[in-house]
This record gives sequence, structure tokens and C-alpha cells, in this order.
Amino acid sequence: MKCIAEKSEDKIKEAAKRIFLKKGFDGTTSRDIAREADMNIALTNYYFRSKEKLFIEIFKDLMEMYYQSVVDILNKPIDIKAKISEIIENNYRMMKQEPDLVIFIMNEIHKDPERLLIKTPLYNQIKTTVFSQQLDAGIKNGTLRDIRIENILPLMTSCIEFLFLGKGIHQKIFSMTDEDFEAFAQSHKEHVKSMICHYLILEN
Amino acid sequence: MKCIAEKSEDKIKEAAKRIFLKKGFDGTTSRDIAREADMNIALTNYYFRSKEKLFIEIFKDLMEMYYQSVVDILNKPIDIKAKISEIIENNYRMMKQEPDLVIFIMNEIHKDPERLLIKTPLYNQIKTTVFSQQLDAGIKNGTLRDIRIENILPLMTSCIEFLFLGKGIHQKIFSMTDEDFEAFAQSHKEHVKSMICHYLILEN
DNA sequence: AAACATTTTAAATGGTTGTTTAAACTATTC
DNA sequence: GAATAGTTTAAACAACCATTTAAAATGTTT
Repeated sequence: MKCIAEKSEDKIKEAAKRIFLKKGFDGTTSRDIAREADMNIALTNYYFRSKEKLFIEIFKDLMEMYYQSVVDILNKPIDIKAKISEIIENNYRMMKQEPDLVIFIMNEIHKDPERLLIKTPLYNQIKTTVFSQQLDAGIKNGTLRDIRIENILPLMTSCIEFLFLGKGIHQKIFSMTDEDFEAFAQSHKEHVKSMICHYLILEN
Repeated sequence: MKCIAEKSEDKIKEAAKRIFLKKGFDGTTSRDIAREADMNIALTNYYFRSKEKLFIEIFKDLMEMYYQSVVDILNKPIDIKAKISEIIENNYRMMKQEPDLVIFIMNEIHKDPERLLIKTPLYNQIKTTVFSQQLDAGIKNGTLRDIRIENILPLMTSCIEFLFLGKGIHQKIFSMTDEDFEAFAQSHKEHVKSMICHYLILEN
């Protein structure tokens, strides 16, 4: 039936995702979405009932996409040092590939937390990861610093994500071109990996 | 003349600052501002010509407020370990007192960098701080890790700021009340101070 | 107190917003 | 192939947007 051509519903959703990510909910109009999807305005509401409903659906998708890759890595059967490196590398890759994602999520939640924060089993997911077990074991036998998983996870992601969140500011203050920033970000990533390992892993 | 009562221009600007910080440029209407300032709608444009002009003026103020306190601390005549602690404490204080500030700045710049990033002498200001000299000297005599100021500054601020940027997310995932989060943030702050010092200051 | 400049007001401007309507078109079913 | 269901369309809806107008109110200067 439909081979190449996407279904209209999907076309609208994909278009809306692009626009919402770039402009946020308030900055996006129904007409923006219709234009991007190359469809009639009425179809947005025909398929999704309202701009709000469409947004919530997309937001949930993006939120899951944001977290799933991390949870997957936390469960890998590799030692904790390699895992830290991989989490940071994954984070770096994601921020380069989808630079709008994190600022979008943070800003929308910030504007109205109640509206978007649906029930999530993420805490249990995290608490039962291989990483969590490795952390507990390491703390018990004295090879790892005594730190809760609630603290160490943000420590690993915040430095990289913050760097890209403030890309515009950093580039302006330090007069960096895009290439300069790329090199700067790489070096920063290595510092972060090294710093986290130094702090978490006790050697002597 | 006017003793208690603020001048209308200032009342509007203060009101607009509150609303812009909370809702962003796109989410704020001229009527919101007029209502918050308890003034006629037309006065916004009478004093500031347009919503855009008013916004730019406020944005510049907030941007300066964001950076000035850091630069001041960087210039204090105290040793580098105390300085790191003070920067992080100051950062923590600011994020608690003005939780909307950083996400607001980042998001507005992210949406349209050209519009907001005015020329700033901040890089020269930073490069000529006492902190910058302390860092150079410490690297030279081997007491500090070889790292550029462009890297170490974001390392100090990103962990704390990111924690508050994602306050809503963190609270939801880890099922924290406001009091829980407060305690969590405090412990996180201590980890960050410790981690940065461990990494930067070479002792042996 | 008359003349002037400044500030504030209610009302209106033209344009855009999200959403709805009802008719037209297309595909499917009997 | 007529009837039915699903999809798409242009047009319209009321509500709201930033901004402007011109008159009213207030303050200041002569």
C-alpha cells in the first residue's frame, strides 16, 4: 500500500518534533507544524485533537529517548571505569547529534513541571542496574568512594551537557569558531572522564 | 517627590523581568507584563518602544548579574582551594535564590544566538583575574594540574547549575520532596567541591 | 492661571493564534 | 456501483497578540 510515502499522522508528528525541539512549545504555531509537514492545518487537530496533546505525546517520546541509552549502558557487563568512559562518550555523542534535546526538555519542565512529569519507573530501573550493584560492591570493599547513585549519575552527565547547553555563551566569551568549540569540547570531555575516575575510584 | 512609589518605567521593567524569567520571551505577553506591573498596556510601549526592546534591555542586565559575582570572586586575594569553594558556594546560593536565571539565559540564547550575544570584554576580564595568575603559577611549579581556564571554570559551575536546571526531573525520578532535594543538593555540592579540588590540586 | 510638556487612559488597529466547520475527495465494503 | 467510512481541503471562528491612536489627566513652567 504505502511504500515510500509516510502516513500523514507520522509526517505531522515528525515535523512537529523538529519544530518543537527548535522553538519550544510557546514558540511553535500550528501553522509552523503544518508547513513543515507540508499538510493542511486542520490535519494536526484531526489526528491529535490539539496542539497540546500532540506536544505531550512527542515530549514523552523524547524523554524516553533521552534516558534509555544511559540505562542500557549502566547494564553493560563491563568494569566501572570503562562504563564511566562509555557514559560520557555516549553523552557527548548525543549532545553533538541532537543539540536541542536537553535544553528543550529542561526548559519545558521548568516552565510547568506538573504538566509534563508523568509517572516513571526510572528510579527502580536505575537502582537495579548492573552499575548500581557495581557501585555498592565497590563501596563495600573500599575500592570506590562512598557516594550515592543519585549523585554520581548527574556528576557524569552534567559537565558534558552543560558545555553544550551553553555552547553559544562559551563560543562568544572565548571567541571560538565552530571548529574551535569542537576541539575545546573534546578536551573538556577528556578532563571530565579523568576527573570523575580520579574522584570515584580509590587507588592505594 | 516620589518617595515610596517607584517610577512607572522601573515598575514595568521589574515586572517584565519577573515574567520573562518565569515564562521566557515567547511565553510572555504584553498584557502579562502590564498586569504584573499593575499599569496600562500602552505604557510598555510608551517607555520601551516595543516588547523586544524591553526584553533586550532586561536580558543584558541579567547576563551581567550572572557573571559579575564570579569575576569578583576570581579576583579575591585568597588561595585557590578557598577560591574554588567560594565559587561553588556562590553558585549554589545564586541557583537557590534565582532558580529561573540560568535556564532563562541558556534557552533564550539557544533559540537565537545572534539576537542576544552582544560584544563582551568578559574573556579579557577573566584572563586577567588573580585566579588566572594563580592557575598559571601553580601549573608552572607543578602544584596544579595542567588545565586551561576555559575548562576549569565550566567544570566548577556546571555540576551545581545543572543540578538546579534539572531540579524538576531529579525530584520526579528520585521521588524527592522540596526538603529532600535541599538535602540532596547540599550533599551534591560537597561532592563537587571535593571532586574539583582532588582533580586540580596535585598533592604528593 | 494660562501655556506647555509629560504621563496615563480606553479604545481601536490589523494581524495571528488554536480550533472548528462543512463540503470535497478518496478508499473500502457490500 | 451504490453506500459507507476515512481523509483532506478551504474557509471561517472567536480569542488574543503587539502596537498605535487620540483624548484625558496630571505635572511643570511661565
